This record gives sequence, structure tokens and C-alpha cells, in this order.
Amino acid sequence: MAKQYETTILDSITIDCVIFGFNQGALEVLLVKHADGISKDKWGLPGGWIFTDESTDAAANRLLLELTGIKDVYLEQLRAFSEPDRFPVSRVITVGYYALIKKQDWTGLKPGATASEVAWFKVSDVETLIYDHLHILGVGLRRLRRRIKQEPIGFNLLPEKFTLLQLMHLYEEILGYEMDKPNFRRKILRMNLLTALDEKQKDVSHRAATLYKFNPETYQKLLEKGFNFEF
Amino acid sequence: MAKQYETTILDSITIDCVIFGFNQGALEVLLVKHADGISKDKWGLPGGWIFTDESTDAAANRLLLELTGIKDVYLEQLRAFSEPDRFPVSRVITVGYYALIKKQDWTGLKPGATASEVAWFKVSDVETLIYDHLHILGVGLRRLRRRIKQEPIGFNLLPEKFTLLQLMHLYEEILGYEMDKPNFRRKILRMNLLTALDEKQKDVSHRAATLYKFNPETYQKLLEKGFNFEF
DNA sequence: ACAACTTATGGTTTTTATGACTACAAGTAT
DNA sequence: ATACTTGTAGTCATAAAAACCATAAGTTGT
Repeated sequence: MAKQYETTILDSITIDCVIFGFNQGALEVLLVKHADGISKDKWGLPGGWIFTDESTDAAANRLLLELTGIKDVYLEQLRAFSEPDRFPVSRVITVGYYALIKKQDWTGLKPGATASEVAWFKVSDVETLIYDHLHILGVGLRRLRRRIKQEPIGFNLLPEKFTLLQLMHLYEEILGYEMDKPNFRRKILRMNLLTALDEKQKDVSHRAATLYKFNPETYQKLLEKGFNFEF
Repeated sequence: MAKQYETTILDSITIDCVIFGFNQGALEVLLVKHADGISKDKWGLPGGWIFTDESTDAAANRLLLELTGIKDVYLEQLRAFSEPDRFPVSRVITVGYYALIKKQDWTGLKPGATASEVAWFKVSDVETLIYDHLHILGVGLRRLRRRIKQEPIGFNLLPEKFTLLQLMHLYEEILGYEMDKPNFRRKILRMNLLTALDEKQKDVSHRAATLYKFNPETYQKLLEKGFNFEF
């Protein structure tokens, strides 16, 4: 039935993505500036329409690629946002997603067809966005805060190789409070989630820290089982 | 704009609700038997269409009332379910909700206009449901399992006054493993979530247990802050 | 070369939570 | 009165967490 409308679009449902990155100790979000339409020149979350024959998961992945060139990243649905007046033109429900990306893997971001600019913003600096996108960002942030305490997803925001202090700073930034270095070390190492590499930090003006990568097997196990990461 | 279509319905989005209850130590779910349409005489989750001028939250509450007579209960969105072939007739995305109800408060459930029957089923007995409703039930169950460890929502399934053992059995049933009575007592009492009443169990053929109610203030605080309920 | 500084990393101590288990209390049924 | 059932209190060993202190391993400036 639906198959004959391969390029047809559902007219009352959209996708919007909260894309998180981490850079120099700050949590950032990727925004696009609309090239035209009623929101021309305003910043919002990257998003778009859903084809009749694709799931929202598929649409979110496709849109991410189209709008920013990003693919194969951690992507999870937040929920549907459905206030009747959330979109001024017509009644549109949007399905929110959030993604975690290793920012340094995606340097040359290019705005898609409907955007004139793509850029990273510190989450703490974002004050206004179109429609209910600020609300969606807030829900994404709360979800991230909650998830990071229960699943080892934080690594999706860091480079392949990282130091324990970088990881700790990531947690501190997302959760909003400071931690104790030695205690953090002990706790995270005891989970067997990290593998120490035979390699050290470079170009730092102090003692170089050991680099770690996460252990995919334990990672997978902890993803399923969950853990508790109360600091 | 949308206001002029007060009774108009969105044609590609529906709501489906997983309604949990707890009875005699077993977790149950409320199902309806469709009165007509392609699923006539088959069991599924209660659900329906969304009016153009209401949010999905409002629609879920309205449908719950219409289909079962239930209102003012714990209700939370699960997420959107959007596989293109999930609904055989047309392309419809559904927004899943789950509700927790104090079963004994709602005895005379009446099927709504589109249902011929409403009934409770033990979750463990449900084997087939229409469309992707079994999948939605599964997601609801996982969400409940996860939530109950982090927020004090379990109380929404129990009567106002309950014993510690009833509460423990609720946890055991939902989480699927047994717990130690004295340890459970200690842990739950230490959270200050419960207030002991000046009242005991009645009509039991053994020593009567103290009845408790939950403390709304601590409840509220823990809802916001979360807690960790690892047994 | 040496001091001053910065971050990394290893320990210690105290407190607190948890799990496993024992024991007794307070009722009911026979 | 005794056995039985469930409620409730307490003990003890272990593990984890929080708050520290101390030292190691480098860099930078003089």
C-alpha cells in the first residue's frame, strides 16, 4: 500500500534531532540556521519530514546525514512532542531524537539544502530557538544526564583514546558538579570498562596521563545490564 | 488555524496505552477486545485517534477515560512507534503511553464505544496482540522495570494503605527476583518515603502487619531527584 | 641544575550501605 | 498449650564510598 509512495512525505509528523558534542570541557549542541520559510535566519534543531515508507529511526538517521553529513552515531528517540500550537503553520507533531557524537570526527560540517549554516553552540549559551526546540533540547539534556549515570554512553562523546581526567570532566560538565580524581579513577577502573593503552598523552605541559579506550565487550554487557554511576 | 477543526482527527497518528495494575502478587495489563474493523474480536491495547487541537498527553487521558472510565492516574509517554508496516491498513504512527493504576479503585470497567470487552490479563500470560501491541507492551514493561528502580512510582499500583510485604512483593514481581524481608524493610524505611499509620492489617490469619502510606513530600522530592533502588 | 608548578596516580582512614542470617514477637489455627 | 505463620528487630562480615594525604613524573622558568 504505502510502497507506491516511496518519496511521499507524511504531512503532520516531523523529526528533530538534539546532537550533542563535547569540546574543551563544554557540552555543545549542533544547530542549523534555516535558509528559508517562516523561520528564515533563525536557529533551530536539525530536522525534517518523514517518508511514507521509513520508520522514524530511519528518518532521523537519514536527516542527520542530509543535514550535517553525520552518520553511524549513537542515536536514540526522546519522545513525541505534540502541543497543538507548537508549530505555527499547521498541526505537526515532532518526534525528538538525541545523538552523541565524537565531535573531532566530523570537522567539515556542511549545511544541507534547507539550511544556510550549521554550527556548534555551548548548551549553556543557547537561549532561544524556533518553535518548541528549546524545550526539546531540555528534554534531551535531562535524558542525557539520566542515561549517563546508568549506561556507559558517555564514551560516544569522547575520542577513541582519552585520559581519565577527560572522562571525569565530561561527567562533571554533564552532571553539573565536581568530583574527586582518585575516587573517580578507582570507581571507573573497577568496572572493567576501560583498557589502558600503551600510550601517553602528547604535547602537554605536565606529566602525561595514560590513554584509555573503552572495552567493547564490557561496554556491551553494561549497556544491557545497566550500571550505577553515582558520584 | 487548527482551532476551526475542533473535532477533526489527525489521520496518521494514534495513541496506545499500556495500563498496568497489580493484583494478588501479579502484574496485570488492561486490554480491550475490538468490536469491529479489521481486528474485530481480537485483543489489543486501548487506543485511538488524536483530535487536531489536543496534545498526545491530552488524547491519552481522554482515551483512557472513554475506553475504560479511568482518569487521574499516573500516565507517561513511552515513545513513538513508527515501523512503516506496523498497521496493515495505512501508514500510521502510534504514540505509546503507559499508566499505573490502583486496580481496586476501578472495579466496574466498561468497554467504550469501539470495544466489546475490557479485561485484565496477567502480563506473563499475554502472548499475542494485534499489530505491534505486544512490542509496545514489552517496551512499557522495560520502562516500568527501569523506572521503578529510580523513582518511587511503584506506589501508584498499590492501595493507599499497604504493608511492607505487599510493597516488596510488588518489587519482586516487577523485577523478577526475590528479596530479603528484613533488608527490604531497612532500606525502604531509611529513605523516609513511608509513613507508618496507626493501623494494622485486618482479617489475616497471622500477626497483622503495620499499614503504611507514602509520604507525598519525600515522594515529590525523590521524583525530581531520583533514587537508587538496587536490591 | 634546581626550584616551582602542574597534573597523574597510589594509598589510608572513616563512614556507610549491603547481604546473609539469627532470633524473637505477635498473632492464628488445632 | 503447641505448632505454625508472618512481622519486626538486631548482628556481623563484607564491600563500597567519601574525604583525604602523599608522592610520582613530568614541564617551565631562572
